[in-house]
This record gives sequence, structure tokens and C-alpha cells, in this order.
Amino acid sequence: MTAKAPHRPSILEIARQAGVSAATVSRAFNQPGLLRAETRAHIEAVARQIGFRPNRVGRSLRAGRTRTIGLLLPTMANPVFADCFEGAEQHARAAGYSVMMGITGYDPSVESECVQALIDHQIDGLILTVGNPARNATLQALDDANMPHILAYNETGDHPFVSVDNKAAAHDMVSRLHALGHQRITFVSGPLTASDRARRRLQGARACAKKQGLPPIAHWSMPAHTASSASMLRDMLSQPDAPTALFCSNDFLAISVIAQLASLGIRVPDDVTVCGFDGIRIGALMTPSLTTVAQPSREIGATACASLLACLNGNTPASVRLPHHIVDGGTAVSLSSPTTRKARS
Amino acid sequence: MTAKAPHRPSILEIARQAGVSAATVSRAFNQPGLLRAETRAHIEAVARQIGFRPNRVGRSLRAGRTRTIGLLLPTMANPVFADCFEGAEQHARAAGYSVMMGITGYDPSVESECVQALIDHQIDGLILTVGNPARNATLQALDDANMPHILAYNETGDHPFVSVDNKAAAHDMVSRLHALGHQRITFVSGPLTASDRARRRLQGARACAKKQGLPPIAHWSMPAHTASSASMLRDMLSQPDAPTALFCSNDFLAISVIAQLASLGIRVPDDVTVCGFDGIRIGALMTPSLTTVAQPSREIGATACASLLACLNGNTPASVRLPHHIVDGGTAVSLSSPTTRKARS
DNA sequence: CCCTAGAATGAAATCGTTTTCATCACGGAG
DNA sequence: CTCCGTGATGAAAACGATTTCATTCTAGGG
Repeated sequence: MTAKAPHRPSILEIARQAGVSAATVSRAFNQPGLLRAETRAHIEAVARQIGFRPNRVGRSLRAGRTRTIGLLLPTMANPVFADCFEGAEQHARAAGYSVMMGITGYDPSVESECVQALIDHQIDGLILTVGNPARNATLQALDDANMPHILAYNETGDHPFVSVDNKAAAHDMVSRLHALGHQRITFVSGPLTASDRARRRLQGARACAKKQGLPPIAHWSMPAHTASSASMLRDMLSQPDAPTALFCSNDFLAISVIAQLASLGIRVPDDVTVCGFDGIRIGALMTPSLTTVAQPSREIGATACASLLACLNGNTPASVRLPHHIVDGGTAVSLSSPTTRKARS
Repeated sequence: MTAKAPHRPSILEIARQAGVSAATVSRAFNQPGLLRAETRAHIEAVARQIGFRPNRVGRSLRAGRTRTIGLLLPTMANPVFADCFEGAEQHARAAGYSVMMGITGYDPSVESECVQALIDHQIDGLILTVGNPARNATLQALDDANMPHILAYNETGDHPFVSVDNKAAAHDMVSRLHALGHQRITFVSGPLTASDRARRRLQGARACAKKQGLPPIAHWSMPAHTASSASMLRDMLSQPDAPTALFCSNDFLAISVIAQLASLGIRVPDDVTVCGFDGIRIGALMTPSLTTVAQPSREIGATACASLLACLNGNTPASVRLPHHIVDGGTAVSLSSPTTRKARS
């Protein structure tokens, strides 16, 4: 029917055409110094002419390593992970590594299924973000399989990680809110209390409140991005001691909360201050722009990748916390001057 | 020093421990029907006890296929591609395939570099979005290498694709703007006029304007998301025949344009109507929410993957255009009632 | 002139799996 | 009783590369 299957040329074809052995062809690519300049040039010429490219599967099998790393993230819909991914992918490619992906949706069973698949593919190492790193079966499996890995965003004592200091960052944000005159601050997180990041951020926020003599920070756990959570917000904000500032555990949630408040006729920041955590790009493009604490997601990915590759070269991995910084936007204003927003635009 | 390298058990270990040959172990996994139930159970027991998992590299080498597909996208920062990716990844995983990623940043040289790497890894097929599919060297290389592939978002006569009908979609949007009373509409795109999608959308928009007797649609090409483009916007909107509606070639750009207008004190939609293209989730969460034409990105990814897998099973791939639909948001209002927005919130 | 160190190359084993072909035992048809 | 098909299994080749070991050849020292 169609043209005959094109049988990609193997190293033996080149060897035959060049009148040398397969070993010599292999050396021409891997240890050119061992060959006479003349032979090497000849082999290269033949290879180029035939369009030869070494088969990475054969190479991987013999070499015992694939020059491929795994990357396991909860979702790509959150720009935090998208940026992290880009940072890691770019770094990996620059180093000659390929990237095999898995998306877990925070589901532990998908996590281990993906990790198993990646291990089966003989990846050299893995960068991953899990829902909850404590007593996590997937991480245990990685240790058991002796698979080098670096956590991104997660923090735990048992595994190397790259993240920001979530506690300190949340501390800074609460401190900033306090400086703006806010006293009653509520921490808002998604349904997953299982998230170690949200938990640390809440801890940091509460520690700051305590240290600065603020009333204790309440914690609202939003069910989902549905309509039901809007009425919940309304009820909570109409209580006698309603908070003047909402500190959302991530930007995505903050944007969603602001949208729901808008649908209730509650204005941000005039009626209530809202801030987020992550520093996603789109937050700066909203009006008013989102006040948040930015973490360097792209660098987190790149650093995790660098760490992992170093690890593959025999170095022992070290955990890193990259710097964060507060982004002053328009969604958080001083309590005493609720018109800041107008001045801003 | 540390524990001896754990030498992942191979099929021969299992064979020895089970007292059978390697072939039999292989069959226990691949053609269980050929074995006596007793032997199979025994082998399975031994395998489970030892914790054996077949090495996909060895398997791939012998089988001539890796059960891995490539996915090459311009960026993950745009939720359109993030969603597409998730759709494809999930579909692939459900079918037992793994995904190897590449991010091109619309750079043709990165495109071909990544494709070459993927081919070297012996992927079975590839889903990709390129900057410009016409006379594209990368696509040519795929054909030459006889590598099955499906374009996502791109459209061309020479390769199978999955997309939406960009012309018709833009046509619909202009029609909607016209119905709202807008006559002077400008199409705004990014710096890359090379994008075949933006080009098709512009064509569709202009076709609609012509058909409905509107003045011809102007085309503004924004330099980048910098400050310089803001002053450009101001100048253009202060011209005598300034447009009343801006149709942005994608949501990301629309959001950026709205932010720049805000910084100029130009209100959307009160002073000018803005709409986008893509239907990214965050657009619905902005206030006012973004008017746009939504394309089913997740399904585009999933469908492309389904097409590709069908293709790997011998089917001839067919191009598909999935349905789009207009999302009426708050950024586009009727010219006669500029207060729609307040009524909306 | 002989011997040897070293450079250049080839032959063959190897990585882990699949698959073809051969072998063996067994049971039923003749 | 013989023969043969069939079901169950094993031995070995194959996939494409790398790498060890052996071999050949050359040049230089004694």
C-alpha cells in the first residue's frame, strides 16, 4: 500500500556504509577523541548524509539511564504550576534532558499510578508536587525504588525540596495588612485542608497575629468555586465581628472570592480588603490589581531541576527556600483611606 | 557507604525464582491465556512478592514502540494550552500512554530541536501546536520521519488537525458586536502576525463586517505587553473615527488591553467595548467578566489525543473542528445602554 | 634489528524484554 | 498400538546502542 516502513537507519548501517565497525561509529559520537580525525570525519559525513540519529531507547537500555526526568504536578490550570513547569522544562532541555509529564489533580491514587509509570519508564529522577507530603505512600515508593527526587512547593523533613518560606511569607502579608490598619483578618482556603502549603501559611499568619497583638485569625474553608460558597461569604461578612481583610491561601482562590463578592454587591477593596498568595501574572492585570505575596514559580521549577540534575551527578541534594516578596496591589487598602483605589487608577 | 544499588529485579530473576523461563514470565504478563492457570498464578505471586515491574525501555526496544506520545506546545502560561495539555495528558494516561513534553515559545528553532529530541526518543506519535504551519520545516521533518502527528489549533491542508472554525467564530463575534450596535470595530492582535489563528480570526471578522455592511475592520498589532503599547492605545482611541469595540485575538491579550486602558483612565465597557477569544476560565471571574468566544481547549487536547491513538492503530486521521460558542460577559455592551454593566453586577 | 608501549579499531557481550521456533507430553482418532 | 494435533513451555535470536577486551599496526628506544 503505502511506502515501505522507512526502517530508521541504525548504527550498523552507518558502520557498513563507512566501512568501519559499529563500535567505531558509537565512539565517533561519544568519545570522538579516541578516533583518528580522518575516520571520525568520514563517519560524521556518512551519518549526516544518511540522516542518522542514535536511537535513545537502545542507548538507554545499555547505558542504564534515559536522560529523562519526570515532572508530576497537580494541575496546569493554576499558573503557579504552569510557570514552575516551564522553568523546569527549559532547564532540563538546556541540559539535554527530556521531560515526561504527569498531572495528578491532587489525587493520591493518580499520584502513585503516575509515579509507577514514570519509574517503569526508567526516568533518571523526578520533580513533583504532592497534595500532602506527610506519610505519603508515593514518596515512600520513591525512596524504596531509590529514585532521586525533589519536591516543589511541598516541604518535609524527609525529602529534599524547593519552595518558599510559606510561614514567613504569610507572616509578612499579615504584617502588611496590620500596617494598613487591619485588625480582624480571616484566612480563606480551599476545600483541601490537606494542603501542607495552606496549612503553613495559616500557621505563619496566626503567628504574626499573635506576635503583633491582633485578634486570632479565623479560618474559612470554602467548599468549592460554586454558588453555595457565595452565600457562605455573604453570611460570614455580615456577622457582627466580620473581618476587614480576607487573606486567601492562593491567588486563584482570591480571584474567585473577589468575583463572588462582586456578585453579592460587595466591593473590593472599598467594602473589604482581599489578598492572595502566589503572584500569578494575571493578578497584576486585574483592576484593581491583586495584592499578593509573590513566589518565584519559574525559578522554583528551574532550581528544582538544577538540584535534581546535580543529584544525578552524585551531589547530595539540598533543600532550598527561595525569596518571596509582597506585591502591593489595589485589592488591599488602608482601613482609614478607603479611596486609595480611586487614587490608584 | 549507602545500601548497595538495588538492581531492579529483571524478568530473569522472576523466572529463576519461579522455576520457569523468561519467556514464560513474559507471557504471564502479555498473553496470560497461553499459560496454565497454575503457572500464571505462581509467577504472579513471585512477581508481586519481589516487586517486579517490567522495564519499559527493554520492552520498547524489542517491541519497536514506546507507548509514549509527544506533546509540543508554545507555552503553558496561556491557559488555553494548559487546558489542552490536561485534556491530552488525561486521555493518554487513560489509554496507557505516557507523555513527553516540549515548550517551544513559538520559536521555530526550538520547535525543530524539540521534535528531533522526541523522535530520538522513539515516541509513537506527536500532538503539536506551531507558530505557523505553512511551509514549516518542523512539520516537514515529521513527514519525512514518517511520524504520526496531529496539529492542535493550527489548521493546514497538509496535516490532520483539531481546532475550531476560527473564521466562523470571529464572524460570530463581530455579528454579536454588530447586534449590540457597534459599527467601528478594530481587531487587536499580538506582535506575531505570523500566527495562523490570529490571521484566520481577522479574516472571519472582516468577512462578517463586509457581509453586514459595516465599515472595514482595522487591525492593530500590539508591540508587547509593555508600557509603550498603552500610549499607542491612547493615541489610537483618541482619533476622530476611533472604534467603539476592540476585538482582541485572544483572551490573554484582551485582559492585558483592559488593564492598560484602565491605567489610562479609559473604562471598559463604559468608554469602549472589549472582547477576546479563547474562553479561559479566569475571564469569567473578572469584573466585569470577559466577553469572548469560547473554544473547548480541553476537548481539543483530548480529541487530538484520541485521533492520534486511533492513527497509531492504523486508522487514517481525520481533521476535526469542534464547536465554539459566544460567552456574553460584561466587557461588551450595547452602544445605546452604557449602564448595562451596573445592571449586571 | 628486536621488542614493546600506545594508538586505532574490531569482535562480542550486554542491557531487559518479546517472539519465533523447537520441544515435549498427552490424549484422541484411526 | 501408532500417529498426530495441540497445549504448555523453553532456548535463543532480536531490538540498537555501549563497552570491555582483544587485536593489529606503528613508532621509538635499546
